Amino acid sequence: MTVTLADVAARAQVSPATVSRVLNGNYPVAAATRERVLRAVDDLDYVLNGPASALAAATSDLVGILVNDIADPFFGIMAGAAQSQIGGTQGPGAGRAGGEKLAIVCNTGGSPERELTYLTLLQRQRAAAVILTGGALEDPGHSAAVAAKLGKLADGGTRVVLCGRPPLALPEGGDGGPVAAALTFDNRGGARRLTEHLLALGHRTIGYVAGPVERTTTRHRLEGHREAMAAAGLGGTVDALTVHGPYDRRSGYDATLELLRREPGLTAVVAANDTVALGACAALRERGRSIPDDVSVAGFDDLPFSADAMPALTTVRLPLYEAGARAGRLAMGREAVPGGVVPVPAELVVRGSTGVAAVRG
Amino acid sequence: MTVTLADVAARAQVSPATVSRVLNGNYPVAAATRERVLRAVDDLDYVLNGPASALAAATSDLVGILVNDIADPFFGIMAGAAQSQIGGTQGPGAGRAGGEKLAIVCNTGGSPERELTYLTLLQRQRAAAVILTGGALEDPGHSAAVAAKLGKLADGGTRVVLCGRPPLALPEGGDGGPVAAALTFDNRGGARRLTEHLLALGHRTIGYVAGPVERTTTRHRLEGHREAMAAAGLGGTVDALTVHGPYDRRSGYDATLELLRREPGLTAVVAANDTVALGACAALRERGRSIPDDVSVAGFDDLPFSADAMPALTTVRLPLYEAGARAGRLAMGREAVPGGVVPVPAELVVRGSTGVAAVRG
DNA sequence: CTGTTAGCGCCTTCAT
DNA sequence: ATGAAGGCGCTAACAG
Repeated sequence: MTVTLADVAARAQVSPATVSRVLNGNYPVAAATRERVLRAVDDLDYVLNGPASALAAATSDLVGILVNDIADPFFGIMAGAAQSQIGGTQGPGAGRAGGEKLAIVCNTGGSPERELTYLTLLQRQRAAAVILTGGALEDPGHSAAVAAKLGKLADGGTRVVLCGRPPLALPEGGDGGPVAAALTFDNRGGARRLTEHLLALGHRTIGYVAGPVERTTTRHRLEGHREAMAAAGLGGTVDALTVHGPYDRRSGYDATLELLRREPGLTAVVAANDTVALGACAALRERGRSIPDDVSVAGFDDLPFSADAMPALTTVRLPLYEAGARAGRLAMGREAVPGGVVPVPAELVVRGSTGVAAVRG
Repeated sequence: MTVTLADVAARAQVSPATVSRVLNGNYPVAAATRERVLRAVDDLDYVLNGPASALAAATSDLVGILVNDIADPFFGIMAGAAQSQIGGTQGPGAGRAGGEKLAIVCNTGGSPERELTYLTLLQRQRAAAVILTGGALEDPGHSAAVAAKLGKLADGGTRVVLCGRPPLALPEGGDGGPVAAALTFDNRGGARRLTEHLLALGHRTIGYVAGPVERTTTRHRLEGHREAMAAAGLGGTVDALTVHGPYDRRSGYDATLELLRREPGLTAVVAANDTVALGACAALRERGRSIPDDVSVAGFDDLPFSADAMPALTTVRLPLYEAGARAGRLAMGREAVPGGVVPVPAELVVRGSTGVAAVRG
């Protein structure tokens, strides 16, 4: 029924082992023989049986990429970049080449259970590598579970790469632990510079729309903001002007309305990310505040649409594509990092949505 | 070294066959025995070997989702919705449940070669199902290659579902062919209604920023536009005011500048999708045209950010989430479609970016 | 450079 | 309801 390696071998008049060797390309085979085998493969329309191959070789060509929200370009950009370094790139003849890997992205939706489930599924598939993107939940129990899982994955030969997620807090204070490499975004520094920018423009009453609680990204960005405010002697006002919510437009809208209620004299709103910032803009406009004349607004990430908002969003640029691509290379073992940790810079991008603080009436 | 089924069997004092049966749950096992086995699984921290299982059973639990651009929310939303119906949803205990599938999204980047490569990789993995999302390339050679590949996948037991891609043109005029189900978006009808809306507002000189050539989505949307224009006796002007480009912001920007050059008296621009429309807005503003007073702009898809643009975008809403979820269910075989084809409606959404045509000076 | 020989870990009839 | 045994298709030592 389905054609196997043996069929190809028979047609090419060689042994199955030889066919395997030309297909995997990691062993010398005479050019003429290879030629014959390849022709037989084409004639028979043979397709390698992945599971059988994975079983025998005890490794598979799957690379998992975990994302919190696949509908969010923040993750889409990183995942796409990583995938570009991993699979489907070989051009003609691909599909049987040796280095060919299958990058698969798994959407956890931010749910800790699903994150663990996917990790198990990937472990079950004996994945060659796993890339975890974006912030992590800061629940001790879950962190421990993830760390344990990653440890097992690593033991099984799976390379683990973190992209935009802080290195694991290892209880036993060892080396990098199971993680081959971690790309850490400078969320704290970026957030600090962003708020400093606002302070320099004269803002003193600054609202902060934070991300979901107990997430590393949320905490780091908030800490950066707090640092800047504290340095300006405004540390005491932060808590009262901070509202938490998910990383979506709706959250920015709702939270901004709430901030306006708490402090009508607000002259600036800093959002957890660009999407949230857009929601904030909508709320402000609805309340008759013009941007940036009455209220300045800033986001984070510098997603593609941010430059197109009206006015264009002041934000902090994270090189998501570059980071994702690097993570992909790291996962493929095509690059190594001595220390294990790669800092990814965050750059302040000033655009039209922020301006000098309005004079308080 | 790594714990296997046999280890679990030994610890539970049963035969490997029994362990396999409780794990797969598709065979009666005494409650007490099952209990014992499950405990052994936990004690030993056993994880099923996916490849071995797939090899023996000749099926795998992988479901592939092909997308053209993972960084585009259009695809992210569909993929996320499909994935929500497929895997990682079982909650606690998941990871060994029977119905558990691993949804993996593969990013083709719109490249035909990569599309084929991924299809081969999926075939190699003996995927349980494959979902192809978004428009297809209209190259005869490639279409035939894809159709052939899908036929082989179907022969191998893989369920094939199309979401937002027209049903395959089958040369042999058979039934649905290898495709289990096809969700087809009403791109043509939606585009027609959109242009009719503009015509009703008095617009006569309408520029069209189309998507990449030779793509079904591009063609259908353009045809809908052309239909409406023709019905208004304006069919002759379409070609001269149509510019093609990729589905990104930059394309909308460049194409709009080009349209303005060709016809400075333009009163409306219809874009291939919302992202492109944003680029068109940027170009218009840069040229001093206000929206919608001088020029109306419309998009397509109704992505989340469209409601937040300034002014909010008039567009055509496609129920992407619902369609993706349905595709996921279809792929899981949890739902069947008699005819094989499911039409997905497209709804005109009028917002602030379109208004009555400016009086020509 | 190529063939031979064993498994890889699991599922699945067949018995019992 | 459970056990025994064969084989899924491929790879990886070893020989030669």
